[in-house]
Amino acid sequence: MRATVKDVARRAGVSPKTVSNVMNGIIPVSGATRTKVEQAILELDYVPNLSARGLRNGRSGVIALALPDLGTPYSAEIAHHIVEVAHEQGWIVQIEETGSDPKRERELMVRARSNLIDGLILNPVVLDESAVRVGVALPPVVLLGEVTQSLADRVFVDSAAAARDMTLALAQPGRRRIAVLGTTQGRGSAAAIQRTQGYEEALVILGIERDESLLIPCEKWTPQTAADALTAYLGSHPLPEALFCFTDSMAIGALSVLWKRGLRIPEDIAVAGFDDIADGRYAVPSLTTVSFDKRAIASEALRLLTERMADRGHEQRVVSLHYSIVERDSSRS
Amino acid sequence: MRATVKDVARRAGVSPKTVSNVMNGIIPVSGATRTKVEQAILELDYVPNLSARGLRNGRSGVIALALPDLGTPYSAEIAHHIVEVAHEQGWIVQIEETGSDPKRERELMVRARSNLIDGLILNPVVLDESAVRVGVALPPVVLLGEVTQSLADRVFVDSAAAARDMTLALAQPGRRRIAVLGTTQGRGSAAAIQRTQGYEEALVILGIERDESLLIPCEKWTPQTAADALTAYLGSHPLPEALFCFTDSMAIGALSVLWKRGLRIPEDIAVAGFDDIADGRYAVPSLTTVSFDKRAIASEALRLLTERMADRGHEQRVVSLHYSIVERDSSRS
DNA sequence: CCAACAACTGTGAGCGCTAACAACACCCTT
DNA sequence: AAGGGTGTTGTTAGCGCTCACAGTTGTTGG
Repeated sequence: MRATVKDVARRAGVSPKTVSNVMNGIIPVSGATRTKVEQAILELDYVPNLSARGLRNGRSGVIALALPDLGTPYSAEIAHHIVEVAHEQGWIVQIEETGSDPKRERELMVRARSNLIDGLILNPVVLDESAVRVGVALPPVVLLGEVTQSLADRVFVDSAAAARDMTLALAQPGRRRIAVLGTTQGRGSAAAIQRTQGYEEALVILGIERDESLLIPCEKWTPQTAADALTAYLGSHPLPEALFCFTDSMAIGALSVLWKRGLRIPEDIAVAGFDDIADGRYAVPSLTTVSFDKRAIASEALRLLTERMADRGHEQRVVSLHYSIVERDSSRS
Repeated sequence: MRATVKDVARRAGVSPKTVSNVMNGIIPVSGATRTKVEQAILELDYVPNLSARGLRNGRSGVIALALPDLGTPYSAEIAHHIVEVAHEQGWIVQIEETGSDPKRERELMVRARSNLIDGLILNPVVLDESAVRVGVALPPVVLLGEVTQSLADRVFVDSAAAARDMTLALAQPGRRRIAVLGTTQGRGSAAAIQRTQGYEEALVILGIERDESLLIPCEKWTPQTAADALTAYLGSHPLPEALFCFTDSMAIGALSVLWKRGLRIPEDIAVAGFDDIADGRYAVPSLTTVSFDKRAIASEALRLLTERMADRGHEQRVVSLHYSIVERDSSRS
């Protein structure tokens, strides 16, 4: 049987509360007593039962992170940073994939209310359907990424502005036929909408007329779907001068297609992505992208979350992070 | 204040135990009572407190997954599948990065003993230093990947055999100067040792004399380090006919270097990787690799873990998974 | 009609921990 | 010498849940 506070207390000749005081270190304990207790803890190999502590304190020290798909490089990098930052601050991270399924977001909300997690960092996909709703008593939640409604604290990058700047950068050497890959039909993700919008803003600035045929739809943002969409597109359209993919993952799929067709990049067509995932740097050719500090996303998200946990009442907070256009070989002329 | 079993019981006009029976569904409850209780649960928006349940039951329904670095594509894919499979079976997954730091593996062991997690899936890196030791009372643990000692249940792919087969495949069209990228000096990871060994086995089979200068060391298996190592190597060595990288990530770094030097792949040099990560398919050119079923790894690991949790006493179990050599453009002549 | 049984529901206790409070020793002030 | 800190430790209680067991009903067969 595992040792409990009682056992430790008995062995150290003190009360259970004193053992607890030693463990938690808030209420002062004299040196001698502390030593005795620590000795007893070592001898009995005592480990506190966190379920019991959680029950008593109403807090578990665990936060949940929900991402659409952990397997994608972007999500993986975000998860990496969140886990790291959380660990530094003593939080344990529970992970959940929502697979863009609102049901699973809802499950998480329930779990948050079941005292198993103290807070939730959520990267929603389609928010209309999202479990995060006005009016419902939310656990402390921080949203990651582009979201149209303002339902909870939030950390994001101004996608529209970034897409605009990227389009402008691609147009720099006189390119005018700039295609985008990743637009969605109907109600798409907020990211798709904003990036499309930024692209269109840039066209206005550049005095280029909007050409519907340069919007290449791609609902799911994976290399596979991007490759398929681009292949289909090239079968029936002339080659654009530049291709702005709404994520690096899609750009990697696109590069693979273009290369197989023997096209030279960036001479025949410039390519850019969005997210600055690690692999983009080693793409062939290295990928021009919208870059931002993912570790900052993690630490800001955690900051907002802990502040929210400390004070449920305050105003909603929104943090916008800087981005930069990183030009690499895929667009450098 | 949140509703408790008591509140639900009062409202439904039954005892707390009956509510518990309805929730857990093991002890039969009559239809009428069940309906009343479910009604009350809905009305009060009752959510059970999992900390309390965990305290009472001694189990939390949470397992932990520990990986060296979540940000790498391989780890991310493994994590993805484990989270998915665990979710299907009703497990919650806590995630931890060990960053190859044995201290963090040890922390996890402690947490397992603190009743916060029921079991642990661990992908260790250097096991000599690992927290998993003989003699120590382990929580239910399943090890992922190559490991020399047999300390716990384990799921792995026979790296040595796979490396041997890959080397043989690369040698097929008469290539003889086959380099490997990723060997380590001194005590390296078990994976590095086994893959090197498999390569050397193949050389013996092929009747090719071992050439020390074809072993390109690279301690950390990332695209960056691989690119650096290969760049340095090519500065002072002639170009090999083939390059077998010990991971796909390294291969992607290597491809980037080779491409920048204007080398044609596979004509000038064939390249292969290991792990079959998603991006390898979209590498330029698409990457020949050792492939295996990562979802099977996940489900086997979970199976071993749940079996171990059910019966702590049984013999150690080891599951070896199939692999296959997938030839893509980077080696196809 | 009653015993015997099944099917269901209630009672009491306690999992391990820590908050609030009480108690005590000890020192310093007045 | 009494009063009032100050610092440390003990006592009591209960967080919300479910187990073991006891109790209650309904159902069947003799």
